[in-house]
Amino acid sequence: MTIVSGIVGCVTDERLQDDGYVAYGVTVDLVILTIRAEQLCVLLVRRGLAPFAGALALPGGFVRLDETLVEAARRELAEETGLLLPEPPPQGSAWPGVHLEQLAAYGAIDRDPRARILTIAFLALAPDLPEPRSGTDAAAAEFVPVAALTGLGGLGGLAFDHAEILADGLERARAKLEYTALATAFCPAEFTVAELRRVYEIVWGAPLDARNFHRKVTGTPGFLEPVGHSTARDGGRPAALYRRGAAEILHPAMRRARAAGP
Amino acid sequence: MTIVSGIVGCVTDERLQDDGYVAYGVTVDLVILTIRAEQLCVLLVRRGLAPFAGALALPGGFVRLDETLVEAARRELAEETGLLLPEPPPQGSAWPGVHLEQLAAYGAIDRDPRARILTIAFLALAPDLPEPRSGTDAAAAEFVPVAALTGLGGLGGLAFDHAEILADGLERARAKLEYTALATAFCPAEFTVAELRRVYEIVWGAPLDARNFHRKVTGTPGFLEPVGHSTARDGGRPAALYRRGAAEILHPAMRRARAAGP
DNA sequence: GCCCCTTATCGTCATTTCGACGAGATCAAC
DNA sequence: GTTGATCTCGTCGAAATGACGATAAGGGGC
Repeated sequence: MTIVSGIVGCVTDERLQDDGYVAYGVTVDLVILTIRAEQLCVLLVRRGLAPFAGALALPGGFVRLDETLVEAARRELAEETGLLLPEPPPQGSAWPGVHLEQLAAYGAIDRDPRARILTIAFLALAPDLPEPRSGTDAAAAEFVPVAALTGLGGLGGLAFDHAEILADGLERARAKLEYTALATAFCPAEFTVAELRRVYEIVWGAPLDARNFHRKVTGTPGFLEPVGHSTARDGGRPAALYRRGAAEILHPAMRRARAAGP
Repeated sequence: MTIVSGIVGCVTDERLQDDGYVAYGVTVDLVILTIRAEQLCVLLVRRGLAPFAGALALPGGFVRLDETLVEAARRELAEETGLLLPEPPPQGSAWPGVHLEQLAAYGAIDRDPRARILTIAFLALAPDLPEPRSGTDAAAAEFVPVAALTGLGGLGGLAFDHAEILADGLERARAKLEYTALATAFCPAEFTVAELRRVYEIVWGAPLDARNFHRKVTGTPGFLEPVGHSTARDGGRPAALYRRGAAEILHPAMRRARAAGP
């Protein structure tokens, strides 16, 4: 049992000893979702260092002593995607265009073979981003279609417990589309109703009726704000452009298709 | 900058130095809610040690190296309430009668004046429990009506950032009553529809129509399973007894009164 | 210009759910 | 038996949903 010499932890209060204080490493890991080429994609890095060298993993890194968890997540997001987010708003979850929220903490004993390391996972939703630039500790970062991972029967092949984290992040995103206006985080500043509907269809993996969807989103006050007009991006009749409204939650909720309907 | 001598952390991999590894203290804190005497109550301890000696705080403690986060939360729950929970089921969130789930991680830099300490908060919902026994590090533990705390304008007076954690836990509990069958966690094994309705009314702080509530819960398949009959616990016509059903989520959701309805 | 194809938007209609409430059922207490 | 409480079943209109028809408004080929 040795303490690594480069440790930076600062513990000056001897009373901590009495409480059973032990030291942990703490990281943040990010589930960064976006939609590219009609597919839900997650940003993954190929690890250059052991453990799991060569395997795909969620981007992340250690939390510094002078930053909070959200700040660490924001820094990692910037490092991996080049996205420079403005100062965090009071509630820490509503940047224009990009959504960032805490997902959960993961603390299985052997989740990292090196030491007892805890990770706080964050979920980020973003519109189509420029090609990610290689981060410092990541050999390469790329957006991978989620379908290409789940096809192998349960997200196998990811480093650490990142398969579980990714599964939780996907479920959180899918669930939140139901009762929040979060789907707009996948869209650019101005978008059409059809583009928003494609977001739902891609994330949920099920088709939605265009007429009922249009009625729902335009009929919910505060969800969408009309702007001007759009060129026919898809060849048909031009569609009205909207900007995301002030509403954060949807009442009543949008409903995805039930598994076994009565 | 000194390292506390009693540290137990085990870090043997020198590669960690290159990644910016720093050591944190990690605790779990519990928001344990129950209903006593028609009031929503939270278990609080009065701290005997500095910092915040004498102040009220959520029960919690450091996570040991040989236990996961959920196990630490389960141990603290047992220490503070005397509740001995059976082995955790696969999903870790459905003990008979008691509900335990992770709430969030809190990592503000100065949340603990002694050192950089991270806490993972858990939310526990339980039926009326026996008087809590004094834990090891807690001078005294007692159930405090939530209304008595919020009356002072925002949960003031709790140690650390426990006011924020408690507020998040309350909001989580209130929200989850809407779309899950979680309210039964506040009830004993067998209960009447009216007792379940009282749970909703107490947690949400608003009255519900008894007829519509009855139609809703008995009409949702899998929510309740009938048993036999009950004595009139409340003086009126005897009510049928139910046991919690297999359904975990409610579709459509129960709805609490909106703030400003259209 | 004109037909055809594509997509957007509006409307219709039966079904389900919700909120508000009436009314009978069944106990204890007096 | 009457009163008073609570449980439980029903009714009715408003709102939301799901399925789908119908029209509006562009582009492309000829």
